[in-house]
Amino acid sequence: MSLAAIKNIECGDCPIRHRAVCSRCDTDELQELDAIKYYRTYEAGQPITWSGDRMDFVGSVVTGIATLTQTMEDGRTQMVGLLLPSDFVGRPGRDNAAYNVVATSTVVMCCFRRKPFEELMSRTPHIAHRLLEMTLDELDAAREWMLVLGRKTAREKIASLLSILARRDASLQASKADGAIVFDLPLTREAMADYLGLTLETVSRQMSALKRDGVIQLEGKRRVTVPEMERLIAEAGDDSDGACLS
Amino acid sequence: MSLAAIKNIECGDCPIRHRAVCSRCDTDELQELDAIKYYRTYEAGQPITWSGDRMDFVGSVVTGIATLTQTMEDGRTQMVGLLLPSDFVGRPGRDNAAYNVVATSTVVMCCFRRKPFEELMSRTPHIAHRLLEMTLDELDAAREWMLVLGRKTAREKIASLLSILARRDASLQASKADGAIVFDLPLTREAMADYLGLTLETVSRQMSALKRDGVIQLEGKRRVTVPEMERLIAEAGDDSDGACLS
DNA sequence: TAGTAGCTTTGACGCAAATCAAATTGGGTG
DNA sequence: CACCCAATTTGATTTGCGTCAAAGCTACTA
Repeated sequence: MSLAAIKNIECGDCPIRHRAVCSRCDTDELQELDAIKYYRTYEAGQPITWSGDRMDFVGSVVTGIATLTQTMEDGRTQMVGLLLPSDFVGRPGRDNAAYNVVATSTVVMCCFRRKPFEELMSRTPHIAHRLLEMTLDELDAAREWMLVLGRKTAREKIASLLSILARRDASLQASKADGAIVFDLPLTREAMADYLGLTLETVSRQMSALKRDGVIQLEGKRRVTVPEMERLIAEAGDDSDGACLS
Repeated sequence: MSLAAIKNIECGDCPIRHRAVCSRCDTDELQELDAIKYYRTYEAGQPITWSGDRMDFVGSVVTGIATLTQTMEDGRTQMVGLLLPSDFVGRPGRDNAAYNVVATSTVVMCCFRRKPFEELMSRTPHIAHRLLEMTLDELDAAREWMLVLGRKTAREKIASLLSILARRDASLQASKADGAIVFDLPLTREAMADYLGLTLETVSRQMSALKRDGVIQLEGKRRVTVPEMERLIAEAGDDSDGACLS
């Protein structure tokens, strides 16, 4: 897939438009953005940024999935974000990456050189506004997730994650026959465990339990069918209506 | 304490200046802010906002401490933020509160009516910029906390919380003789438990254990002395250098 | 001064999830 | 096709934290 194709299929002239950062930019501003942007592809498993390293770009995911993780010295790791197409990476004004960002599938990033981006942002109020909205959404998602990490049981944690992934796929692909939702897990059991603050064995056991109880069906390891979304949401502990993660 | 006193002592002409949201505002803009702001006092235990309720202001804490919590239907609650003086409350563009915000001590808030504030913000780029920075800081704090909730042991959780509180007090009050830091816990054992994803009994037990092991000293229930900050940080699991919470 | 109520501590016990260990599956490769 | 390796599942055992229960502090009130 050529970058031109990506541009046309995924992004229009400005990939960041995924979440409309520059949907209100005028032609001049778009040209400025184009002048400082470039595409980069990362293979599955490859790091995009490493915590502490210098980071001279910001950008957004065009295709693929990446994870945001924090680690302790002894190796314990906690995922703190799941980056899907259109999600923003990097922090304007910050020189060094604060997290490990790793591609879990082949990822195409649309990057902007950081300094010129910051400068453009300071001249272009609606970019800052949009970035503020996106950041507030991420903050809500992070806080929602704190409830999952701090107070839910293993089964509820799994159901919460599946519920979020199912909801996302349902809205994206509308791949539902009657009321059932089918989607592919974008994460290994270990990555799920890192997200949920569990061990991979516990994740596996709870997946088996949900399958045994008919809440989900599994074809192979990755393809999940949710016959009744309501049932899954109930298993998740039914906190409000489940904010999206990001 | 009169509001005039608060203005002079705590805020200058614009209380939000605590975190310099409008430090770059010109005189006209400050006057506009003054025109839409008001002070309000909440007693300990009193709710400031309730999740789902309409919220027609944003604002910042001037004095006192408030907590941000999420709850499940069965009553399980998770604290997702601790609001200290200068912290911002509310989300521009959102009609209904997403969290329960409760005063844990007497709290004075400086509020701005939401609609005019949003309108002012859209005309005043540096307010949006500052708000973006503050939100990014909160997001970092939330993600740091996800590691605590997901991967740390009870003892490490307590040490992490104490370490953050001690660090904050150390920078605020410089109340250290030689290397020791002394501060008052602003939270009950139950509130600590809600923050850490533990029960209050476990919090109590771990506090006792840290005391027994000489990591901390306690006078009464609330006053804590940390003889060696390094030791406490080591107990916390020593992830990087401990980001601030907010 | 005694009484009460909220917060805190401590103890005994049980359970959910971690740990340790092995077996099974399945996709990719020579 | 047979092999290999990584991912996953399943089982046995341990353990950290939750649950239930009771008692101790401290501050406030009558």
